[in-house]
Amino acid sequence: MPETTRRADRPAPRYGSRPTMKDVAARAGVGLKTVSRVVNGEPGVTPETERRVQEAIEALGFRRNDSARVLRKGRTSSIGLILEDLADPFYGPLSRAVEEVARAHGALLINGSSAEDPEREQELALALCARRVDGLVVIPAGDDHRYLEPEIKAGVATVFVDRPAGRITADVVLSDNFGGARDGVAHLIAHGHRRIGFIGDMPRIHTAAERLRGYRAAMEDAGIAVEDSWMSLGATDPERVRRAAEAMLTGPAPVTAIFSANNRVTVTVLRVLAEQPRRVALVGFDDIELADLLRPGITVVAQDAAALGRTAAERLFRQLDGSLVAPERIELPTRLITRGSGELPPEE
Amino acid sequence: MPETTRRADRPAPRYGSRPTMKDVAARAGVGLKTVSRVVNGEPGVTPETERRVQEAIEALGFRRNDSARVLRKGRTSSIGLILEDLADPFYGPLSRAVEEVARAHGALLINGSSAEDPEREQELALALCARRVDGLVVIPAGDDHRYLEPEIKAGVATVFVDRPAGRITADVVLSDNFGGARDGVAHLIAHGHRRIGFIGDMPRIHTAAERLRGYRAAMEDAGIAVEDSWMSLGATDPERVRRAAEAMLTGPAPVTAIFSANNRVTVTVLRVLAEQPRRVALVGFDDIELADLLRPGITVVAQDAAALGRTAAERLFRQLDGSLVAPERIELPTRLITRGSGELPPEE
DNA sequence: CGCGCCTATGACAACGTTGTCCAGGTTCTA
DNA sequence: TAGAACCTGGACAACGTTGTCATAGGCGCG
Repeated sequence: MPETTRRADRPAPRYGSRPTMKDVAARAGVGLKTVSRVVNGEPGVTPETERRVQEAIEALGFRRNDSARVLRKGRTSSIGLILEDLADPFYGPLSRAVEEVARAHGALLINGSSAEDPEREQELALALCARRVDGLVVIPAGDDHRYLEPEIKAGVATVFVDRPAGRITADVVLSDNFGGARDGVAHLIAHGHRRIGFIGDMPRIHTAAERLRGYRAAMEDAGIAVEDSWMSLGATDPERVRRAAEAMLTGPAPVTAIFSANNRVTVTVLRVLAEQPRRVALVGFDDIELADLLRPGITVVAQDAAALGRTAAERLFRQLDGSLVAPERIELPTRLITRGSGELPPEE
Repeated sequence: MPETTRRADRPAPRYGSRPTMKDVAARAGVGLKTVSRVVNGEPGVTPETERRVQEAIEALGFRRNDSARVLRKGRTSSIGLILEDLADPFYGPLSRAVEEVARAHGALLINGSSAEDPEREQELALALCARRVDGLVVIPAGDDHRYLEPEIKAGVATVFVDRPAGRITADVVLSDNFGGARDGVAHLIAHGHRRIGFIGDMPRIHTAAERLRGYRAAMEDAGIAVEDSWMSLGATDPERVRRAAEAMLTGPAPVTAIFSANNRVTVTVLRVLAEQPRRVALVGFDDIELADLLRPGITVVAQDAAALGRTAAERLFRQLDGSLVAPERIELPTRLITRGSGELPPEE
């Protein structure tokens, strides 16, 4: 067995190199395929042979090279998640939920933050496709996803979350943004408010547009004519939100209540309201940690980020099972949680 | 050119298959390597040839298979991050910071949550190594990382964050948990407190142990004998923390101040304190969103999660550059932010 | 006792890419 | 004008794994 001997007598692998199945096979004095069988738990290996192989694996510190495996098998057992910003408390739980589902299916999760930049979203998505992720969960930043068409055709499972896909048909899991916002605003109206402000994100973002639509619907249902100065749509950086809030709280007919259309906006609005002499009612979209400990507690329209992620991921894996056919649009309900700030009466 | 013709006349690839460089080459009527050159922007291709290749790529929807590339090149341009729970607001920014650094180096980030389970941490780490990530940023759950030795030897760059590695030497980036806790507790003492409670995580977690050590040091510096009933160490689920807090707030000599040793604990302690008739001072480790809006504002010892992540990731890539030799232990300072809750006087 | 079948094992090709090396053609120089 | 230097492009092997198929024993049965 000169081949085996030569191999076994080799100097230790240099720093940076790794043993392969071939090395293990040589050391154990068996064939390459037998090692593969042991590593993959395939049947047809004598316990004695298996022991020898295991020993060699142990001794060499062998670890299967999944790149080669992927190349051969075509499946990577990994999925990609593209979201806006992992540092946003809304996306942490969502990401975690996706990860849990992936884990249950033996897959790893690759995260990417688009920073709300459509180009970066596309770049990320295509990079993930080049890695041959089995599927993609996308919280879209852009509104044109035709660039994904070849990928989807090639078999990359795709689910959009939080916002719908643009210009392609695909599975989508959303919160009921319209209904939630409408209920939240209606709640303010029910407590006597008529001059209600709306501060939201850029209208090109689907959730922002839907929530605005909900606001308008609630106002219309109550027969209230909305004034332009009550609405502010744009970036949600603290400076802009602060200016917007201050503007609608002053002037000839200031608002008596504000509907803030996402968690980042709510936080800034809270800071502004804390400085105001009069009590202004507030309902926020998205729940916020500690919202119950503030005085008054913050009334919110809560969406279940984890459920969004879980639902999307499960759907993704059902696509991969092949047990799914037509793309669907799933809408998860929101929940109004009253804690005080939304029940304050109007105060001039 | 019969070969080219045969290829080009093929039926459209079936669903799930993908064009390869070979297909592109056939369609463009050039050699395989020429396509590779175009795809990688290598020199030595006529503009005219390049145009033809680009056209074929476009027409076929070709995307390079990175698995094959990785197999050939040995580098995956991806790094792994293992943390405890992505849904924890402390880890979101940390993960995001790591991602930004990775992105700057053209690498993708694969996240995994260990759920504070050492086995799961190991399982994840080894799975990532099997994928041949170039490096690993680990927030350890376990205290024995010898399982990583072969990987590190094989060239996987490794940096530990937030908690040190166990039983191996490796780069570590930490917050000054000891100093931060000591300062926080000293702050309470400076405001007249002597019976100060400490509620922290399981002492097997390094940060928890260090913060406890800081508490003890501050108390000893002030000549205060600590009573066992003032300290609670264990899981940080709300139920346990609540019981612990309630216990130290009642009895013959209740504490007049509490030092809560992480963000999760702080949140629960706040809820308990809100129900108490008397004012109890509080300093928390970790900053908390909205801490400034509560009345009183919450005084905290803040650590910079993003800086931790950034520092660790930068160090990782310097390992990969080869510009690093000896493992180092880096400690980042914490910052005491006074907002009111830590400045309350003792109240019997 | 011989035949066929079953089991354990190994040889070999293939996955899609990149690095090496060589061939053929063009341009410049002596 | 011949030869050298250069430039473009392609053939081929290799990366480490898995699927296919072949082979060599061992065993039961007629």
